[in-house]
Amino acid sequence: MSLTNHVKYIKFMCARYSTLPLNQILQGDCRDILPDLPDRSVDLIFADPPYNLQLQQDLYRPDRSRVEAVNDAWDQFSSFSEYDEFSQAWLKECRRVLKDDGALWVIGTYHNIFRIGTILQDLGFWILNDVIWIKTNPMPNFRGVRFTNAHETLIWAVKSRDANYIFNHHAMKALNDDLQMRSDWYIPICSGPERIRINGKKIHSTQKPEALLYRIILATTRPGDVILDPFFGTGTTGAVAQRLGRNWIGIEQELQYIQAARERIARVNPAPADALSLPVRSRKSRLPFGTLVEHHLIKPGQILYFDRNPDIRAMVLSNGHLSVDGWSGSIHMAAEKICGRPTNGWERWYFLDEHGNFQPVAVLKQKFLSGISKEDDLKENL
Amino acid sequence: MSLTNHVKYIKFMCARYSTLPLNQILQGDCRDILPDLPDRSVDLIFADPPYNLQLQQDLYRPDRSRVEAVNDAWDQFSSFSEYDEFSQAWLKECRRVLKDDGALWVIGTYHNIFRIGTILQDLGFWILNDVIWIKTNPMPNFRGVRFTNAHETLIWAVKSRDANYIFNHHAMKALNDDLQMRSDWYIPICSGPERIRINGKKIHSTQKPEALLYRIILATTRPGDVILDPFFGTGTTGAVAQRLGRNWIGIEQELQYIQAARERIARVNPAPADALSLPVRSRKSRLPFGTLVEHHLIKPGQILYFDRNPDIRAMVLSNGHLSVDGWSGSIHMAAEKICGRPTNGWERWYFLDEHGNFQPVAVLKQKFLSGISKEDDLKENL
DNA sequence: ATGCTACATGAATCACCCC
DNA sequence: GGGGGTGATTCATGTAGCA
Repeated sequence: MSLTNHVKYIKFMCARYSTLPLNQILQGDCRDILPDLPDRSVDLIFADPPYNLQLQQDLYRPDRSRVEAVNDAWDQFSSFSEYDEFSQAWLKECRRVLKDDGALWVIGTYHNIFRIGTILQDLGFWILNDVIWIKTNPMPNFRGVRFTNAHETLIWAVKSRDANYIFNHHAMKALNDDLQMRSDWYIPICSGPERIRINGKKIHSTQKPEALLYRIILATTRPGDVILDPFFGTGTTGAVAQRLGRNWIGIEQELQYIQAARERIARVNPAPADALSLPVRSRKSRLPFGTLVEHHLIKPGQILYFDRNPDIRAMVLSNGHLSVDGWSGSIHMAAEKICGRPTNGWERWYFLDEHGNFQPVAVLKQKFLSGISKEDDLKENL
Repeated sequence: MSLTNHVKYIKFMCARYSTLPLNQILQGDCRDILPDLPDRSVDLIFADPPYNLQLQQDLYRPDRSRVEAVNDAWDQFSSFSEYDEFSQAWLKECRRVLKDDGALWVIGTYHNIFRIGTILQDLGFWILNDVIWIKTNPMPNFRGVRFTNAHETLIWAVKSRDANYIFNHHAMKALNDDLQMRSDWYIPICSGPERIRINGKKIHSTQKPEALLYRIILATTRPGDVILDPFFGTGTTGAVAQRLGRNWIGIEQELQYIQAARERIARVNPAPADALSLPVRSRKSRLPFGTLVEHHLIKPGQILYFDRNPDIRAMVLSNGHLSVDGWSGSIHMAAEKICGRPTNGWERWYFLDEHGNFQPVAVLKQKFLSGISKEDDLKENL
């Protein structure tokens, strides 16, 4: 299919059927291509826009070799206001294309990230974190006139303050040896076999490491989600999305990058599904306290003690409420009434077991839930 | 001298003789006080302005204790544009007061730093570095809904691109074990005896650590220079300046902070300071197992064998946990589950290499750590 | 003195479903 | 759309108390 026909096909599919050109690279300036994508259609956007580096002259190392600079045509802007206009244009379209609960990541350096952050806030985006990619092996400052610029900044934002965004907290915690993941990420720059080269010469001046995208995608998407990258380059986003069982859409101007990206992604094998479906803590395992009463795990009239304190008592009513000094309500409300703020009643109310030991009522919930799963097992085995 | 007379004296000295009120705290809003200082008169400005945090509700730790919020009157702004106006006002005056070869540091978080950076650039400042203060002991994200906000951002800027600014490269290199100082700084938050308290209660909600100012002042001033802090607070800038033999000028509104700062600075001996006496931590070298998964050294879905036993298997999940018979957890927990006591998972779990031989996963860790320190990476890549 | 445990706390934009 | 009910969630460090 010719390029022109390809573009026509994409536009046709999107406009007519509101379907998305999944797992494809669309050629062109993202300011021209984004308008063809439907409203509220993608789950995540990762953007690595031009940094507006404003390098003035060649830079030489102490051994007098020349540093290959980022002076591609796509990184030339004549002024801040021109850069701002450009940024507003693509960010506005990203906002339209993003689902209301979707999220946006943008990466940059001090040359451009302050302008990006300000524009994001002015467009109504709500910043969740700024994350620092700390390079374990940055290029030193050869002339010794500044601090080694050893990091880049990522902004993670959603469309509004009340967006119900995805954050796979437990996956992040697991990835970090069971400690909460922080806003400082230690990742080497892209080099070695991962760096795409032709005849030993790197074809993209700012190729991002796959490890960076791995963490972003694992943290803020689910398998099957659609990830859009409006500055696709050599397709790091697509390669990692493919590996993690996510769908992707890339937008890129340069044919050379597109070809390299297509070859690269074609070589990626997705991970097996059972390695991707992570044990997500279910939010829907809610069990009303009254169910325990119905199933005789706790009896109407039984006495519960707050925080193992034998003097703070409540009586279980037949409807599953607790009665405290004439007042009655749920285990949570009763606990809140005593400690003065919202709290989890399952962990605050204790009963005396057959040995005379205090046990939180949560153990009864556990007992009940495991009993149910045994029943299910029984049914399945029949 | 009464307060009014004191202000009159300052204005008189500045206006008439162009002398500076050195080593003094001027009381008032810096937007009112700065205009009294002469043009091009100070060498360095350090500013820790309000962050515009916009906290909405109380926050509780999992142990149900309440987090003391930053809800001081000085951090209340009704909108971004009001915050921008405020920032433009004081930054514009700072630009006027700063010598042409002087420098400016501003600290902030994602709530405000993008706006500050944009305004700086729009006023003509030239950014030299953004520096990341990485907190070794930040407050966690108690609800597990974002990444731990473990850093703050500093911007180091000069008045124009051709300013002949101070950077004590060799002092910085010496301070960093003879390695070039990078843009990521590892410094604990201000606590313990350094934190100023009255009756055990901190008097300023956002007191900065002296180690941070120590590095800034050592890097970008000379002895005898004049350092201005328009948001002086409890005087960290003054205390460190005094210790390092620099002159300082503080501007602060709150009388309580001023009094604490005066007492604090009076206790400082301007002795030759010992850099190593400051609690500056080096970067951690801990490597989570998940990092190897992120870097594709081990793949989701891959099978590991316990103690080379082909019958005791685990599958690597995409989050870096191991899955064993439906259970999942870290390599260490998985190993403990099997052998019954705490153990080092790195040495107990084996994979099959390309020759079909068992190799402990520790060899991958070694491979990763040696790979990122390769010299050619340093030289070849931006 | 030393070691151990318990407790306090820090610039934090900190939930979500269902009626 | 608002309000009430249910329940998920933390790390490093300094200090106090006690054996």
